[in-house]
Amino acid sequence: MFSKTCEYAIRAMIYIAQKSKTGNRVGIKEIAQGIDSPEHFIAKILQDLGKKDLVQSAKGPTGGFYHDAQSLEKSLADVVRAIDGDKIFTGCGLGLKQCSEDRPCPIHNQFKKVRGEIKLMLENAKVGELSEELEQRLTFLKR
Amino acid sequence: MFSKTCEYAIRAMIYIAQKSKTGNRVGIKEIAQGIDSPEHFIAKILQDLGKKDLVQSAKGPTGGFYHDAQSLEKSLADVVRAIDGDKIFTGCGLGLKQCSEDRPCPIHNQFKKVRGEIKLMLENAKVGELSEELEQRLTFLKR
DNA sequence: TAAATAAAAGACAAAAATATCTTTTATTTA
DNA sequence: TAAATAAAAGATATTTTTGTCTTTTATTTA
Ligand code: FES
Ligand code: FES
Repeated sequence: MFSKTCEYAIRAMIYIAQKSKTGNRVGIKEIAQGIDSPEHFIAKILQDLGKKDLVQSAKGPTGGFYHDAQSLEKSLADVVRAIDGDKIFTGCGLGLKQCSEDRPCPIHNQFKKVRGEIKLMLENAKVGELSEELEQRLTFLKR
Repeated sequence: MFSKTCEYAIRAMIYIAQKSKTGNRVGIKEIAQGIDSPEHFIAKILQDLGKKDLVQSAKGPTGGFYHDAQSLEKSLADVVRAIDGDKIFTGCGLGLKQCSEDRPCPIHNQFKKVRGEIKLMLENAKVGELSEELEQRLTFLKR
């Protein structure tokens, strides 16, 4: 569904959200450990998300990653779009160069429907909210 | 959503179905042309599908690929499972090693739902049926 | 101001996915 | 039976994704 990069990105975003609710910044090592991802890999991803202003960071001692109010309001759709682009939201399920009503592929109608539901699901899932269920240990970011 | 390999596989299956309804076998070149895929790549894929008995083939002049009655009854779910495995049907949306009710990821419930709909969509889509809409030029396999 | 800390940046490596090219095998037909 | 045809098989190449390692830059604190 999503690229590995995107999966790590989402998990990291929610992890950081949980930690930064209590005003804490969180280092790359702890994040990697907390979401079970390669350390340097998630570091790159967070750099990228940082440039796109989906996460905040500070260098030096006491530094680390955190979320401001705006970032906490971001949806998973925002994260997915930033990493994987919008192929999943608008692309053809059978890989035709363009999804189109005029020249639909054999599963266009059905696919369009689930594609829309995925979009809705991701748009309604806010990073900040998801981190609350995490805090309550109702959900988890690694197995 | 699906790998390129899987997209080509599905498109080829439907293309072959259409052609083999009229008793024709169809060569790899025509298939590649008809679904806009690399010739040698789709050849490999079809070899694979052949071994798994999702498509039939014959060598030599008048040879080519075709579908028997059983293959026409195959669903896209069968094709996807043969190529991409069942990750899409049972895997965790955020890439946790296992999807589980006991230790769900933050989008488990919502994801589970759409995952189920994808499964249903693919199980209800039979290769033979899809090829009929193709025949009527209501749907297309390339842009 | 020097040392320690932590992210940013850049270079490199491995693995997987995608794509191409060549040779072999089976089958048909002239 | 020889030539032609078409898939099967095998080898190789390219690109993308994923992962690792090293150096640099910014910041804090002693
Ligand atoms: S054309 Fe394939 S999903 Fe719309
Ligand atoms: S645990 Fe992630 S989808 Fe079920």
